[in-house]
Amino acid sequence: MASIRDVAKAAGVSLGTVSNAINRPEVLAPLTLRKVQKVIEDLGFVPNASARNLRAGRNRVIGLIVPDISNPFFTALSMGVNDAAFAAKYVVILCNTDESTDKESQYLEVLSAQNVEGILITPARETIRALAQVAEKGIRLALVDRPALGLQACSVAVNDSYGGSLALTHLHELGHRKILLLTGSEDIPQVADRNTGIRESMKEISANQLPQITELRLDSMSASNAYDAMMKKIESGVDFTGIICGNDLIALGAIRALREKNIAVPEDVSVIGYDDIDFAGSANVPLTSISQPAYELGYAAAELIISECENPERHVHQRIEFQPRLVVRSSTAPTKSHRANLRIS
Amino acid sequence: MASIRDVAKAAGVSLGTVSNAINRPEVLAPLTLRKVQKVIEDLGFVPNASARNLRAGRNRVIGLIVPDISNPFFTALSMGVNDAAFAAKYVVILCNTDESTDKESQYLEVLSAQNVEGILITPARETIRALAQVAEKGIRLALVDRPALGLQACSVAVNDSYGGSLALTHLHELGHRKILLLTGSEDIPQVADRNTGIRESMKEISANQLPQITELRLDSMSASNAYDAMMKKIESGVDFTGIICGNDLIALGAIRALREKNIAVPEDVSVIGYDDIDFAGSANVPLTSISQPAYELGYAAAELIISECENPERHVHQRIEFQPRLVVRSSTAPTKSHRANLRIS
DNA sequence: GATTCTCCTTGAACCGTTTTAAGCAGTTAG
DNA sequence: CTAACTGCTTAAAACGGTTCAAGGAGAATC
Repeated sequence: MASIRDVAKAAGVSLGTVSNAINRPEVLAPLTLRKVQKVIEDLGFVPNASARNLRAGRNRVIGLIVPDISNPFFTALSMGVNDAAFAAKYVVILCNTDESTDKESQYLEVLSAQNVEGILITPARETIRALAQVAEKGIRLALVDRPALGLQACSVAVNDSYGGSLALTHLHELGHRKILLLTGSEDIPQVADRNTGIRESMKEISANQLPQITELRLDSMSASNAYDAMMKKIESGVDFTGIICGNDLIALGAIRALREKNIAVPEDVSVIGYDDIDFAGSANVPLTSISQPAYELGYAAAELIISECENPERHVHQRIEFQPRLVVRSSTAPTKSHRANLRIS
Repeated sequence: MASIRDVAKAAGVSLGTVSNAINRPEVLAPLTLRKVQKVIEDLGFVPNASARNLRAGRNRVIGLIVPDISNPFFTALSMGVNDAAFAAKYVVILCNTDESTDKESQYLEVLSAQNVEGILITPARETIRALAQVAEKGIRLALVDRPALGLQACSVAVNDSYGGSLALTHLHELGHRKILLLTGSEDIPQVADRNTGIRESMKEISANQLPQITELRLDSMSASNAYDAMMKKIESGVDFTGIICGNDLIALGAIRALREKNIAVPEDVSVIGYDDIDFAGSANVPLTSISQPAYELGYAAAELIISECENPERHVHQRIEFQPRLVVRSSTAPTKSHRANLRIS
């Protein structure tokens, strides 16, 4: 592979001139510039990124650490990150932790050894300590899909508590008073926050209308897991008219179980998902869901960290919060008694 | 950030000794080794990857270029790549081209500027030329989900032609004689190969049983697009009893359209998908599909390129071909006349 | 004609590692 | 007692760029 020295020799100029031709073409005499560029072209010269980074302390690489890339939400998020990075001529190293904090800290180490300029992370748990350590080493951090509470860093998040509240309020307004909460472990911050939102909005409801909530925790938030759990639940009795699901995959799994047991959705039971993944609208029963701007989340986060890299001294940490949005489709409907009430009034 | 010099000074040894402590601990006196390791620990020293790479010519980074990471097939594939890389202490830069050959060649350039040790790519089209250019620059290449025809490189692929043949044979054996092919552009090599496989297996069928095939090309292989196309198709008449879809998302979209028009799946029309994505089994009508080992594909490809990086001189290019597998679920069934025939015989 | 200014170009230092030949102190062999 | 060897450690030379102070050649000013 050709080095900058080869180019200099072939063009009959000095090292520095070639470097200038690449990085600050405006300081060169047009003639020299063209001469050097031609040689670069002819030799197919590509500057060595390591050497460049070593000297300049920059390498246009950022890291992205997510708990589960196969979850469409994170896939969309990562596309946002990728696109923003691409636009700024950055490149992203994708790290998937399978929700393991072990892998998370290993990746954190690998990324810091790689000297990435910044790290975007959706922590699997509230592991502020490990993050603080990384931040101390001088690596720029930004949190995605989590607020940077107690951390000196940028963050881009969705108001999860509000999302939970949206879901509950929707079902409540449709007359549902017995609600099943089909969700993941409370260890997952997003899950915990949504539950908080649900509890909060319960306080706004007058006592005689207060819904009764049953919780069912899944250890993995997948469709098949939700299907199994739901089948069991139904067999032990259907004491609910509405289900709030931790994500859309859970909702789809639950709906399949319901249909198999001849429980109609939404006539007998309403189901609301979370995330509004691409496929939600094309499902057999188009899914009512809480939409999160996953792509925008990723895009904004990447822009934030890149701007910090480009302009460290002028940068001030920001917290961006997106609002989730209720998307009503066909999987939720008023309860029978509610419809009757409406007819009377 | 601490450098190797700081460590050397603090430990009272020379630069080289610290380097040896990191890379060849066995050459040091145990006492010295422990002393240096302690200082490294205390200072939280992490070797600078750029400097290391500059000197050693290696950086433990590989690139992965895929046409559409939001397609669950490629998500699974990329997880395989990531896991294999992680196991070998490599790191992967993920590039998503949105099926654009433009973006593809831009990413190729970026990756070569980043000096990655190898590139894993699923070319969007048959762009052997651009790839050959990259290979000439001395960057190791491997093709994923495509055979490396005419290219000096490793490849890991699935026998797409056989996959197409599996789908057709399955429907044919169930008695289907009028088949709709609902697929993407023939520009996509995988699509073209599967169609070839379908044509090939037609030759094996005796003339009086020869199915009649109608093709319907979608410009985007998404569920919603398939739904729209299918609605239109149904309105202009249902002259088929079986549908072979380009992927599972298309199949799900098609099934939704069919159900909406009160055409029962699989009683009236059988539908077969492709890819066997995670969700295929949990769909409302569990999908018959052609399963491709996406994760394994990625894992094998990463292992291949990493072994080439670790041992360039001893490496010989390989072509690995996985075989697709028919997974029969509930979306396909014998035609009515076929069932009648079976009853007679 | 000397001085200052501009505009380009150059040479050298430096970034943080790895690697290699050379050095040094003890040991063993002759 | 010298020579060869062993086992560690060290100093210095890369690796391929960026950057910056300094230099040189013309043009403009006095």
